[in-house]
Amino acid sequence: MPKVKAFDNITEENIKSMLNCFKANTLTYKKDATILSNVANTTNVGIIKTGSAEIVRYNYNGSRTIIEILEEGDVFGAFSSSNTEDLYVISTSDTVVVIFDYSHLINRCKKNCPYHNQLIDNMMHVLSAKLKHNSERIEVLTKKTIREKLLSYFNTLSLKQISKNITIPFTLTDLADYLSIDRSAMMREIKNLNEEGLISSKGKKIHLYY
Amino acid sequence: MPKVKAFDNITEENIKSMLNCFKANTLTYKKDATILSNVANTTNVGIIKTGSAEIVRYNYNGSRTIIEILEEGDVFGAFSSSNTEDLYVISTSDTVVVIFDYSHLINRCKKNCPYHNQLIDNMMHVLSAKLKHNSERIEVLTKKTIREKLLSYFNTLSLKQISKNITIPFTLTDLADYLSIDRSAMMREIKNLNEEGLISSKGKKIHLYY
DNA sequence: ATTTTTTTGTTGCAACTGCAACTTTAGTAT
DNA sequence: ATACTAAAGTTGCAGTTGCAACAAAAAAAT
Repeated sequence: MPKVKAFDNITEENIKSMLNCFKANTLTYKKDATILSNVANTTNVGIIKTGSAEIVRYNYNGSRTIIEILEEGDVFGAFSSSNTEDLYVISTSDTVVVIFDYSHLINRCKKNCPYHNQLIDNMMHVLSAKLKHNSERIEVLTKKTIREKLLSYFNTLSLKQISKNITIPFTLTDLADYLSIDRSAMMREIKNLNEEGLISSKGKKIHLYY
Repeated sequence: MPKVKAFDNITEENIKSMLNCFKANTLTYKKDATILSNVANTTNVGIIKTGSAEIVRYNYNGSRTIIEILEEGDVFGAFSSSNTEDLYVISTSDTVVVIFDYSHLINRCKKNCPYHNQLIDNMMHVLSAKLKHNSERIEVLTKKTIREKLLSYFNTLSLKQISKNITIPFTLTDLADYLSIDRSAMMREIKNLNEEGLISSKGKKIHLYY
């Protein structure tokens, strides 16, 4: 399945007309800005037009957990976040997002815009891709040990990057927050994996021998 | 958002005609049967018509992890599972499922059946609900300690059951598999929570004091 | 009603992990 | 080029967790 984005196969003109119909706002954020807070209670849907962001939880002890990573074309907000916890959407680069109320998406408008069908088809693809991604995430998170989490994550990356030589797509500090493990304990385990010859790594560059 | 199921607002007759068009099979399984294996590589989409099931991973050491719980109207397979690991869909009660290839869903058929639109709308809702559920799951799994996982899970249940008196919807053994923690360690922590007065529980019945 | 199987509840112990507190290296900014 | 800041890399230690091996209770099967 090729990666489908929310606005694929819809002309710029139709996108404009649709966003107008949706009363959507296009907003620009600098790196490290808060795009959305209190995600749990929002009825807003956001789409990343350009840039990237992450959904994070700030833990009471000052640490943070990366709940999800958002890239171009990804959807966030009412449509896909749980209602239980207070999460934030933070830009990780300069980012342009489109935000509108989710009701516009699920209630086909009276004018019955033809491109609305296309949007919903796209949205189904986007949500489906997101689900796959979340499933992968759950698979990794359900691994019991740090070692298993790392090997499982590396393996997923290896499949995506189609190589035994992989590059972690963010800092190792972020990786620990993403796998929800202590950074120093993670570094220790990476060291062990190197010493035992399962991988050979330097920083974010890792070669898998398994 | 009310819970929408795949076939909502489509007449029995149209469902039949659509399933015919999709070359779908309706299959019946007894409790504990394998509905689908090698989920990672399937192009099949399944919908639970009646009954329930779970997506599980059997770990090399003989233990298992519950990746996802499926109920009536839920969708599984190509549309929502990761491609990285070998998972199984196992019925947890007598279950009827409809299975067809995912291509039928994403390519609107030539006849342009009116109910196909409705199905896709429904599907978007189902996927969205699934995403929310997965997000909740990720939130719980990213908690670092058993205590936090339990309290977070209980809290989610409390919101769903709209009460401080909650009932775990499956066995405690399954709960441990679902939270991906050791059962005996979980029991120990439940005991601690009781002794410290945060909860008062007997088996699956739990009262929350927090 | 009795047997069999599953689930719940416990505990000791070894291994793993988180935390704290650093040093070193790499990357940015002035 | 230099100063500053963020990330990577280390280590000791205490607390948490997984594992193994049970006993007791509950549920299911005959």
